[in-house]
Amino acid sequence: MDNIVPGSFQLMKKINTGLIIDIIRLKGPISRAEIAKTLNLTPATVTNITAELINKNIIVESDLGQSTGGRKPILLKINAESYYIVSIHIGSTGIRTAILNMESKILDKITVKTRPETTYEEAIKIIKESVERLITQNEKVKGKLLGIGIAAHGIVDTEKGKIVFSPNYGWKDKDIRTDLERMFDVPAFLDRDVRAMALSESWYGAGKYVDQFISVKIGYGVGVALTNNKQQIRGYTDGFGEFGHTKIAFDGPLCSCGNRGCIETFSSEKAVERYAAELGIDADCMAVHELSLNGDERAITAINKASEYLGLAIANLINIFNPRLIVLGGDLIDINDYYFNGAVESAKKYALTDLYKVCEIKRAESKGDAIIKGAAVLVLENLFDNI
Amino acid sequence: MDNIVPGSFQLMKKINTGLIIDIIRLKGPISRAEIAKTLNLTPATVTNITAELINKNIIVESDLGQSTGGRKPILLKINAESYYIVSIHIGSTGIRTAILNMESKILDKITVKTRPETTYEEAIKIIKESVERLITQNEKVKGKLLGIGIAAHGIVDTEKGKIVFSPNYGWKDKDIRTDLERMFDVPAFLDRDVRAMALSESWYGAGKYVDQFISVKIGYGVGVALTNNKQQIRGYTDGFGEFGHTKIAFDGPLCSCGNRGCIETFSSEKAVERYAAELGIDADCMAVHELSLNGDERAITAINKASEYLGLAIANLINIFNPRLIVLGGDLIDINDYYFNGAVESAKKYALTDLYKVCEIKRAESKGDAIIKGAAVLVLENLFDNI
DNA sequence: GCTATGATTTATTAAATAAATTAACATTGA
DNA sequence: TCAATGTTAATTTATTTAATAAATCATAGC
Repeated sequence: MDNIVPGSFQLMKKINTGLIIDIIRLKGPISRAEIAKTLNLTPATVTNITAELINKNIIVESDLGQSTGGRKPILLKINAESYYIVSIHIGSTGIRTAILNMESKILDKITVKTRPETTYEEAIKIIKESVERLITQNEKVKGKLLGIGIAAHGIVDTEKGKIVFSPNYGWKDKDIRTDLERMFDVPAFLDRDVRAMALSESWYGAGKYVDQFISVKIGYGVGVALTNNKQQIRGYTDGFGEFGHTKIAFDGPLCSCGNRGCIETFSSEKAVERYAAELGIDADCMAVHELSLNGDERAITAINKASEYLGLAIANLINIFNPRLIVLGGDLIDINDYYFNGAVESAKKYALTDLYKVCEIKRAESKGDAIIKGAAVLVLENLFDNI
Repeated sequence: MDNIVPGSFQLMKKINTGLIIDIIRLKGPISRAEIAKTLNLTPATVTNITAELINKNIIVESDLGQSTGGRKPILLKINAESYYIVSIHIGSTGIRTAILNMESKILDKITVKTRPETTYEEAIKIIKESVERLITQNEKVKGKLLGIGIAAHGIVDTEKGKIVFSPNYGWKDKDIRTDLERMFDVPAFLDRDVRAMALSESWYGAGKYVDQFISVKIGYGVGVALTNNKQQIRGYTDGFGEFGHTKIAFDGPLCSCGNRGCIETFSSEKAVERYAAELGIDADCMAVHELSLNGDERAITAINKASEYLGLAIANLINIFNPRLIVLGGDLIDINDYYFNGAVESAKKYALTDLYKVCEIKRAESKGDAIIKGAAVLVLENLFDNI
């Protein structure tokens, strides 16, 4: 309840500027007249605000639109190449680094595999080399770097920009924001992977025109995000979404959290590997996926089993949140139909009918790139919020 | 994404008016100068807005405060007796009707028992007679009725003001808002019981100074509400919070929803009755409660068992939402310590430690009156939103 | 009397709306 | 074919709203 922002002229302008940027992002190229109509603003106000945005290089005038019996509309769009963003995804099996433009289009990217033993210092070195190579390979980026967006799995402290705990590598309390800001001399922003995914869907994917939706990221863990009016719901200590540790059984395999019955142990990629192992397949998740594609019955059974539980977990989300949309993301979900379809079917079975039938369940639109694009949005969000 | 409200002078004023009313509600009696300081508004703005509110009879000048070396501050407070509100709670075992003032203080109330066979028409008759008696008994209310707030269990359509489905009575699609508006010729507002409870806590209880909190109402069913910046999160079709039908087991007793494993079947008052029956006690929940107070071991065991599962369910909420506060309400929670304490203990056991330790779990402050007070807030909210 | 605090008044300012104006077209009819 | 007319888009100018800033009035303590 601190930081009270009362109504003021600045707030008024900020609201309208935000709305105008949003509509240009979502529906651009678009004319000033149409902006005015859809936002219930006067043409004069739109002219004034767009003039400032053009001045600040955020948007540009592009082509002329079709006339419908009068002057041709001048279409406005985001100035995609005014600045560039470096985006980093620290996943459990690799670090992906990319350069994106202002529309979060990926210009170039590098993926480096990691091992569970990879230290934080090694990871920083990987990032440094990747970014330097990307900048060298893309001349036009030089001197036009707007900022760095970082998405990491595990627990992060968004405000302080620290990785609190990274389960796959065992890193604790790493001040990655400061490290990268010093390295590249631009502002950096950190959030957890599932929230980056949610942001990407909210800005560019299925969540574009939806007030409220749920994102679920299934990897070795299972995390969720709730996006409400383009805002992430964060909880009290930034810990919203530890869905993988909610219980769907009174016993079960021991979870990393020390308890039993966690969703994570029944339905994650880790669970797929366990089920496969029980059936005699000693392989990682991607290998099980390959086998399932080749018709290996044991692999299919393992994946189906995990997807059944995942569906039950999704049903729980539907019953709690009554969402209009659930977006699923993660390596296996992205590419394996047994897993995705199985989960959807199972969700139908366990959710309340009235709530299930109004809820769309989709894959993340940009699939493997969703998180990297979302990390870029972390930077854009900050820019657009502070105009 | 319709109904876009751009920044405008009206919005600016509405924001500030809302902030000022809120602060007078929360911290009143309070002087204009202090309002200005806490809200970062200029004294002149506060003078202007408070003048209008005084003019509209929403607030009044009360006593003079202590001087700290200058002119004595004129304290402002809500005009508690300017209007009155009728509040109705349709619970599973009775209908409670009350008259409240503008501070949601209950002036008078009537409770009428119901049976599962009670028809909607009978219920409306009960309400009619109760309200008429309340008005007769409280002369000053005459002609000063602001509106009617209705809280009902089951599924409601807030926008249309309809009871969609009332599981305990079997009512379907009853247009209670229209019925009551015609009967008393004032506006009526409907919401589900747990949201009324959440509103009450948000305005007058533990949620007063908290940005975000969870409310859980345990009766024959289990519902939750998420309050975010004084706003209820409603989901897509107003169905947020069907927590009682989330699964915590792969089997279990058949639930009213047609599935097995629902929280409701393990931890609600209905579950307490079932566990008691299994131990040879054939009694309703309140009777089991009485027995437990008299030291009946079987009753205590039954309650403890339900509370253990309830705690697991609460742990799931903690893991998902990372709340700062969870408010528990419902007949048995209100009065039975085995149930409440057992649930808190069990939540500690099953929740992630980092998230549990920042979360307070409390009983609803106004206990049995929480819902009736919250129903009044439905009316107040509408008034304060439309000044 | 002086100084500090609370509340109000008056003047100013920011940023919206309203209305008029300019720009650039399409349509129509002689 | 092209001038007249009507439309739509964008901008300019005047006005309005509701904020802030600064001065003033009202009380108080010392």
